[in-house]
Formats: sequence, C-alpha cells, structure tokens
Amino acid sequence: MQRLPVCKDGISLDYLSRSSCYLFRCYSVSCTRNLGYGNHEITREIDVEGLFRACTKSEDVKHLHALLTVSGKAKSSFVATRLINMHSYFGNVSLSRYTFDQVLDKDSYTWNSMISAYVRNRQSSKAVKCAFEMLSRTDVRPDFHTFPPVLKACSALIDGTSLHCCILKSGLEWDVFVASSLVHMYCRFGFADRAYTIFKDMPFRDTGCWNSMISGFFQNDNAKEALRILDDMILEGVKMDSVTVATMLSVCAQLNDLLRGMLIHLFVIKHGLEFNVFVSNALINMYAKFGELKCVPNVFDHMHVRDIVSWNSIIAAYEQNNNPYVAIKFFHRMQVNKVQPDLLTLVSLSSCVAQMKDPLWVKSVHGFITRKCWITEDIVIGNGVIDMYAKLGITDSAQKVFERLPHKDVISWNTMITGYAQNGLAAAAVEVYNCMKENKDLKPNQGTQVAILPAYAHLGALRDGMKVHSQVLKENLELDVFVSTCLVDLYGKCGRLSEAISLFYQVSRETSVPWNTIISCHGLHGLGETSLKFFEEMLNEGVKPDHVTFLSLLNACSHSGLVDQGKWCFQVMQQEYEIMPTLKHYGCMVDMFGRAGLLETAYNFIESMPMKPDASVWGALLGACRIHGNVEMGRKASSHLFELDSQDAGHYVLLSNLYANFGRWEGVNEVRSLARDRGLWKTPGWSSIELNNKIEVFYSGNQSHPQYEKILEELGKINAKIKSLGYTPDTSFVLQDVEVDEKENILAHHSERLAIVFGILNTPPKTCIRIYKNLRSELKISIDIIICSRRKEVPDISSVRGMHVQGLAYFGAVS
DNA sequence: TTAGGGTTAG
Repeated sequence: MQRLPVCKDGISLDYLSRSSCYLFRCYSVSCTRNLGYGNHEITREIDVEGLFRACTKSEDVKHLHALLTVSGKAKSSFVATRLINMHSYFGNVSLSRYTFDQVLDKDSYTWNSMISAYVRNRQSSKAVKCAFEMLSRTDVRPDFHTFPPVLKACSALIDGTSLHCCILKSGLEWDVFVASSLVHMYCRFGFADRAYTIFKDMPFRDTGCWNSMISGFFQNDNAKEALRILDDMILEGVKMDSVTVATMLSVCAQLNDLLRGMLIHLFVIKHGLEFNVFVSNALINMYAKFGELKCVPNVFDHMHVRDIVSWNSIIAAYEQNNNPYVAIKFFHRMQVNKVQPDLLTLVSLSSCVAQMKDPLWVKSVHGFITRKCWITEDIVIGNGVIDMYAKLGITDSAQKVFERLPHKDVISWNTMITGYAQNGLAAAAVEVYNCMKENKDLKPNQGTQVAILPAYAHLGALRDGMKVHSQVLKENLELDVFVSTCLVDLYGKCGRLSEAISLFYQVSRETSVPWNTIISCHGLHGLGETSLKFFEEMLNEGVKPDHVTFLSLLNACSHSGLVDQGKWCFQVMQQEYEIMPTLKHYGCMVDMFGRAGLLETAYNFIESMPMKPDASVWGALLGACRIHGNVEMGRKASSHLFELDSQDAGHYVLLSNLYANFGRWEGVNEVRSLARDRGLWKTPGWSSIELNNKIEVFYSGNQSHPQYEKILEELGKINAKIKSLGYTPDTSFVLQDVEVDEKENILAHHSERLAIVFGILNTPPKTCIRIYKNLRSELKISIDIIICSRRKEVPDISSVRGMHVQGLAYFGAVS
C-alpha cells in the first residue's frame, strides 16, 4: 500500500477508487464468466485507467494483467506502461521487465517507466544499464523525465559523469529537475563543490533544488555550509517545505544545536507540517540524538501515518540511549501493528540484545537475519551480529560470523578486535589486528585504534601501544577524546603515570570517562590518595561522576588500604549522586574490607546486602581469607561459591591454597579431587616479556624454549646470589605437599622468574624489564621490576611504579 | 501515463 503514489500522504487508496473498485469487480466477474467463450473485450482505455486504480494488492495487478493479455491489450505501449508502473509499485520488478519486453513499439514513456521501476526497487545498476540502452537507440529520445531517476540510481560516478555528458549533448541541463538531480548525484559522491557550481549557475531554483544543495552539504559533513545555504534560501524568499525541515533537523543534530532544532519544531507546528511522516521521523531522530527521550513518544503518538522508518527510528532512539527494554516494547508494538521489520530494525534489535545480554534473544535474532539472507546483503547487519555475540561473550560464534562475511569492512575488523579485547582475550585481539594490517586494501581508522589500544594495555605491551600512539600523532587524532582516553589508559596501566597525566590534561575532560581512567590507573598502582585527589579535581571542574567513577574509586581505596575513604565514597555515591550500588560495587567493598583484614566486617557487609551476593562477592571474601589465613571463614565463603558457580576452577584453587597455607593437606586433596571430578583444571600461569617486537611467553616448568638451558643456568646463579644476600623464599606460596627443598625449587622456576632471566640475558644492563603475568590480571598492572641483584642498585621502592611486590620479593628487592 | 530533493545504521 505504502508504495502507491496515491498513498504518499497517507490517503486511503480505497477511498480514492471506490467506484473503480466496483467496476473492477464487475468486470472480473464478467470476464471469468466469459473467459471460456473468448467474447469479452475491454473497449475503452478510460476503463483500464479505473481498473488500475482499483488494484490494492499485487494479486489484483496480476489478475488484471492476465485479463489484458487475453484481450491482447497488454502489448500496447499505453497499457504496458501502466502495467510496468503498477507491478513496480508492488515490488514485482521482474514482471515490469517482462511487460516491457513484450511491447513492440516502445515510446519514451515506456522506457522512462521501466527505468523508474528499477530505481523504485533499488536496482540501480539495471536502471543505469536500461538508460544507456535507451540512449543508444535512434527511435526514442531522452527527455526531462529520463535523467532524474537515473542520476538518483547512479551507483558509480563513472556512470554519473558519462550521463552528465549525455545531458549536455541533449541540452536538458537547465531543466530544474535534471539539474537538481545532478546536484544530488555529485554530492552523493563527495563532490559538493562541483554540485555547488551547477547550483549557482541555475537560472531558476525551486525549493527542491535548494533542498538538494542543503542536504548535499550536510551529507558531506559540512553542516555549517548547509546552514548558510538555508540562510540564502530564506533571503531569496523561498519558503521551507517539509523536505527542508526534515533535512535541517538532521543538520541541527550534526551541529549539536538543540535550540535551533526546537525552533524548527515550533515552525513545524505553526505550519501544520507535524503530520508529515518524514518530518515526524526526523524529529524523533533529532531528539534521540540529543538524548531528549521525553519528547520522542510525544512526536510518535501524534503521528497519523507511521511507516517502517518511524518504527525503526523510535526503536533506535531507545536503543541508542541505553534503554533496550523500552526499545523491545516498541518492537512488540510494531509486530502487533503488523508492520514487517526490515534490515535496519534488526540492526537496532541486535544492539538491544547485546545491551540486554539475553542469550534467548540472540539465537532468534540471528536466525531471523539468516532466514532473510541479510548477512550477505548488507555489511552493517553482519557487523551488528558480530557485535551482539561479542557483547554476550560468545566470541567463537562472533568469529564464525566474521569469517563467513562475504565482504569485511574496517568496522567488521574493529568490531571483532573490540569483541576479543572486551572479553579479556587480548592476545586474540592482537592476532586479528595483525591480520587486518596485512590487508593492504584496509585503512585502520580511529575505531581501530580505540579497539586495539585497550588490548595492548591489557597485555602490558607498551611498545606496541606506542606504535599506535605514533600513528595517532601522524593522523592528528591526538585530540580525539576516545583515542586519547585509550592512550591515558595504556600509559597508566603500563606504569607510565607521568605520561598518562600529561596526556590526560591535553584531552577534553567534559565527560566522566577520562576522569574514570586516570582515577582507575592510579588506583591500580596503589596510589589511592592520588585517585581521591583526581576525584576532588573532577568535582571542582563540575564533572558529574557515574557508577564507573565510584567503581574505580572503591578499587583504588581497596588496593591502598583506605578503608575509611572507601566507606565515604560508598556513602556519597548513594546519598549525593543517587547511584544505586551494583554487585560490582559491593564486590569492591568486600574486597576492601577483606584486604584490610576486616573479615568479620566484610562478612557482615555481605549479610546486609539488599540483593543476593554473586560469585564475585563471595570470591572476594575467599581471596581475603586466603591472604589472612582464616580457614573457617574461607570454608563458609567457598560453600556459597560452589553453590553459585560450581564451574569456576579459580574458586577451588583459592580454597585449596588456603588449606595448603596451613598445611592441611587432607583439605587440599579433598578440594582438588572435587575439582577434578567436575572436570575443572587450574588455568596454567604464564608470564610474558616483550623483546625486539616479539612477545615471549613462559610457563612454569616448560622446557621447550630454545634458551631454556641458558635461562636455567643464569637463574641458578641469581638464586644463589640473592640467597647469600639474605633472601629467604616464602614457601607458603607453594601449595603442594612436598619437602621444603622441592618447594624452593618450584618457587625458583615460576614463570615470571623465567621471563625475568630471559630479559636479563637478552638486554643490556640498566634496561627496565617489564613482565606481564596472566594470573594477577585482577590487579591489571604491568610489573616493573628492577633487577637489583644484578645491577647492584637498591631500588627506591616509591619510584618503582606498577611494582609487583611478590615479583620483587623473589629477587630480594624487598626484605 | 513517466521525474528530482527528505527520515533510520555499527
């Protein structure tokens, strides 16, 4: 229905053609009766006109087509042209072509209609091909109607410029429709200046032409110039119409000018344009971009006619403002209204599912998209599905969809890299990034940098991260707030806090995100006081903290033993900023009390929680029990943990370690066999070091490294040396029931030691050696270790940022 | 009879 021109403004087709409808029904009945005798005939063309108007669905046209074929009328150019149009309105473009091919005396109307039929059904290349076929003929001439639709359809500029030549030859370039279409086409290919030259020289400009130029500048990211053209338009006394208004609403969104947008909304109401479906859709989009969700349902509910774009817009409005549940409600309403979702509906829907993290929705959404074959049709939806799987943590499905994409663009790669990085699989993210760099047709962009930098930060791969930094500087992206925040995070996590701070002060600090980053990385390195100072500065600059800010602060307090300050943060968050604590906030509090040895307080705190504590909360308590050696409390925490999440090997390891510390080996064996029965094994610990652009990974006891013998020899020497300096190994870290000698041996061959020695062997003296260890990832710190035993320097501990205390203890740096 | 310019995307 919506495709029919009479429905353009939402007027019912039935209303317009009630009389014709009656005629069509009578005619059909009489034809069906007479078909066997072959004595019926449509006599007057005016009857055909009425019959076409009576067609309300695809079947009507097919029926009428059959009748006209029987009567021999379908081949006449007059009737065929209408059939071509009617079939194309209902999306049956192949039937349009069939009708077209049957006509012997094709006139310009027939050709123009066929071209428009292709354009109407988005078959651009066929439209252009058909136009060139027409131009090559001598029996028909192109006219004012020929070029506008073809220019709209030009899928490559080469077609556009050759068509421009044809237009010049035919002398049609001053027709206002033709020239406007040229303006539109050149703008579409990014040649706004060329379009403007044509526009300027036009002897007469109608509103449509001004609209083409305004939208042209807007689409070329030049909203300011679009605004200037609008001013010129008003100066020349040309009135804004619904198209101008719809375009200008998008321009306001791009210019970040809500006030102007609202003034246009007033204009819309004053001039009765609010019932135009395009204008209302544009209003919804504008308010959504400004996050003004209050205005959105008002506009939507007042619409008389809603099309698929209206539904998509309101769904996207809530989806983009992190309100997936309301978005889904509108999706259900759309289904109740029997509006079929299209590709863009599903793009928004997959993002909603990603936000809701609802595994039940994932399969039905992916299944629906697959049935429609949309993944092969459009890259955006493929990227959406990858993102959906990645956000739910199902990275292997994301990878499968990614591999099967027929064409991958930069965003597909960025989405895959981000997907791995955000699921803690930084090494996989780096692998994808390296593959991407091998593809010479792809140019990594700002999104790529934002995707890979957190992965490097997570791995502690400072050198690789710095390479990205140099790329950022080359491309003048250092002022981009997303990129620079990632760089602050990278330098911060890798212990280069002074660099992080100087970068931080170069960034725009209007939102909480850069503040959260700088607070968090100081917290990670045990500089909780500094984190609190940054928080104070943030408040002084008038930036509103969010739940992440408080998470970073609580983490900082926890790592620095600032219990009172942590309690203060927890209180301020709720009372002053009305942020309800989540499980993560509770987890941080428990961790903070636990680390400070306040195990009873931590336990009581859990008991007082208004929600059911999850595995991370009990895990924090268990971790604290392990540090402070409280077996009884540890058992309590474990029983809750095993009940909540019996599949996480880490919980078993923690409890087993706790028993081991007290020499309660029967407890150790019990827990270990429990874990084995459930098919759980401890994640092997590994350490890595970056050397000569290569990351070397070491596992404890792994003898496969080519330098293993050399490393072992050097390690023996160092161990002997530090022992002679008075270092006693803390064998309580060895959680196996073996003799003390053997415990020392195990300790001496921990993966981080192997990596450090490899570093010593392969770098010149006084080089800073940076080790990354996977099992301490909850601290997310890189380990700066100064090897004092070899360098004969006593490190000033306060200057060694990002120091891994346990690592330093190994080599006697702290006694 | 046939035509241009507008709204939704990661």
